[in-house]
Amino acid sequence: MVQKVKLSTIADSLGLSTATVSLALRDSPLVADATRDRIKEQARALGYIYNRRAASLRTSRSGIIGVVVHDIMNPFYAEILRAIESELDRNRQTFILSNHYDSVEKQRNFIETLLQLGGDGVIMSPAIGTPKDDILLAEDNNMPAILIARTVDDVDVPIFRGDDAYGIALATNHLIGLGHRVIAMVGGTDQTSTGRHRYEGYVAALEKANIKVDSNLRIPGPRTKQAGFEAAVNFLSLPQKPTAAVCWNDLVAIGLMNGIARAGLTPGKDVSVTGYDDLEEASIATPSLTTVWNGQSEVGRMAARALLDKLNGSSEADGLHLIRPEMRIRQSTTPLKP
Amino acid sequence: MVQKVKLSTIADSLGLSTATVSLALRDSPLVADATRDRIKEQARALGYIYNRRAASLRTSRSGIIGVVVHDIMNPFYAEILRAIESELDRNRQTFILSNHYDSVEKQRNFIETLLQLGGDGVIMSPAIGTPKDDILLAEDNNMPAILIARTVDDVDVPIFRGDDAYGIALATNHLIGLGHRVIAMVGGTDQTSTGRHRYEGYVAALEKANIKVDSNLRIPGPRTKQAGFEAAVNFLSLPQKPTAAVCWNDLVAIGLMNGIARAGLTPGKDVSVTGYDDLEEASIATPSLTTVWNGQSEVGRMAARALLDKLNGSSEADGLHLIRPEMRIRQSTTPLKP
DNA sequence: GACGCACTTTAAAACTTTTTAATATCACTT
DNA sequence: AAGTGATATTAAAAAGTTTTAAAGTGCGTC
Repeated sequence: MVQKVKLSTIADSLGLSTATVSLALRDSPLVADATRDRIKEQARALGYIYNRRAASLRTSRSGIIGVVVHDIMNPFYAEILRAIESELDRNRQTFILSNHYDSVEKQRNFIETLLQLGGDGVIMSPAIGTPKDDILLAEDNNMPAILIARTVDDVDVPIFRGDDAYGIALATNHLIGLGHRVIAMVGGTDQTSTGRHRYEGYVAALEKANIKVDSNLRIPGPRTKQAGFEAAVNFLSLPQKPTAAVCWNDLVAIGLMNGIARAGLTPGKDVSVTGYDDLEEASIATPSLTTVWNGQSEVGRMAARALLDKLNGSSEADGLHLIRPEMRIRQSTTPLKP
Repeated sequence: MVQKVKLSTIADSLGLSTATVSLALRDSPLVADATRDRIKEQARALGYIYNRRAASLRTSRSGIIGVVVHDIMNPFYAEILRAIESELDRNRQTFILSNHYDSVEKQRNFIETLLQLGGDGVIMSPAIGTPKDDILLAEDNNMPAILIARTVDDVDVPIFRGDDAYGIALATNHLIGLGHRVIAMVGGTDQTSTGRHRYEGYVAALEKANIKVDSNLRIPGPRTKQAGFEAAVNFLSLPQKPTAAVCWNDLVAIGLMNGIARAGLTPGKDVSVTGYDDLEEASIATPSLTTVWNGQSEVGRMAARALLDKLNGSSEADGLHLIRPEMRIRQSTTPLKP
């Protein structure tokens, strides 16, 4: 269907040209104030709707920014997204959200769709195994990419993430400081850069304290509450009898605590548990969760800012930007019982 | 910047017209098979990217569908969104997501943006106080709207939601059946249609059992875990000493249970608690949560289906479609202690 | 009254695709 | 050799906006 009211409808009704109307609606100084007001009033009266597709055909700026992460319903990403949303909103950009569920193909489809729509840029937490080429697909077609939370090797774009090795070391050191010596690491995978960094941080902290690293204490798994819950069985039946667990994130930690409680033990007393991320939930869990704040809001805000700056031609923020995590000590960790 | 590779680039390189190329890429039977293959191969080789904005200018179908809910990070909506996503994905539609956080203005902005982008349709869980006109704004501009979870009065569009009155009555009856007589209702607001329906269901169940309704047992509040947690103090200090709580949703219920535990009581033993929605979390909470399944996945799937059907000109599904909730009995509710 | 100057407005091209009437091609038939 | 019919391809217009060189206007100056 053709558009009901278009520039020319307004122009005709006022005896002006579409050029004037276009300029007026964009607040161009080329149009006299009185004319502009008359035009805007008429546009409102007629119920005019700006046709962005026609405009972007001419301008090659669509005002669309794509954001793709593993799972938008995961509270970790949710907090990042909220920060991105508020930054983009402020700059009148529309954002298109998508999950890739770690499917490289789904992610590539998204990038392609975004290109077709003329997306101005993309912020992504790349799927496991993302090839360099998929990032380049965006970049080569003039759609700058910004990476968050995860890294892709050999790719020259801005990356914003928490310092995982440092953060996990914080948690591990905290437990070591409480006297724990048999500390398991629960949840997550080593297939992501994040996973490797975290494992490194855990190992480094143990080694610094002269504790032998036992790879059987690594219980990988999905990064969900459900997975943490299910991991409890495994955790409790380890022959090494761990007294503490460093969990991949708060979700896994809360799941694990639930699982431990279900088995009749008291998390925080019988077993110390740390989370990661400091989600809102961490403070209201029972017991409240000792965790590591991972700077989600900072990551989101800075990534959005960097993209907007890039679009406006200002500073290039290429390269890695690490946000420094902070310890949040609560009740789920206690000194080792003698 | 102008597009690197466009239809004419392909056409020129093969000595054909853009018309042929366009037809070929759309798999039109007007183009000979051999020509089509040659064209497609060349398109791939040149790295052609389809320009949807130019196309939609001509076709007035953008392939974009908007979805706006209160808060996409709320697991209740998250489950609906997942269902919508999978249905739309299957039909190669891009969807744009937004939160309105119950701001009518933010919601209207979203509708306007969607119109500007030429959105094909919109699925919305309307913000509190949404005026009829905002829905009509979409409809009048040829962008059909579908409502989920909440209702707007006097508006003639398809609505999909759970039967709240029936569902809450299920929960209330369950508690009454266990012997409870002083039953509080925790969380939520009466400003939404949902809120009113649920309160009606609660009242109706009590009255049917000849229990006097005491409006002081209604503790309204936000629909979050945090709010449930904080409501515990209020709940426990009510002079009527309620022995059970019907909660607005699972989040409030889990928060409330955490709050009750923090106060030294045992939820499920000392106080029975029901949730609503049956989120994944409900079954792994401790104690596991008795709740009401609210058909989120059905709501999402059916709403997406209805929109797609409408876009394809088939059946009109105007009017209210109620999904019937089901009881899920777990450990957070137990018979009243004598 | 010709000219310069500042300020507004316009005409026309451009952006890339789809659509459709018209033309071209070819193999057959008579 | 001309005509027919089927199939394949093209030319040109259309969608609604932005851009920019050019034209128009009004006013003061010499």
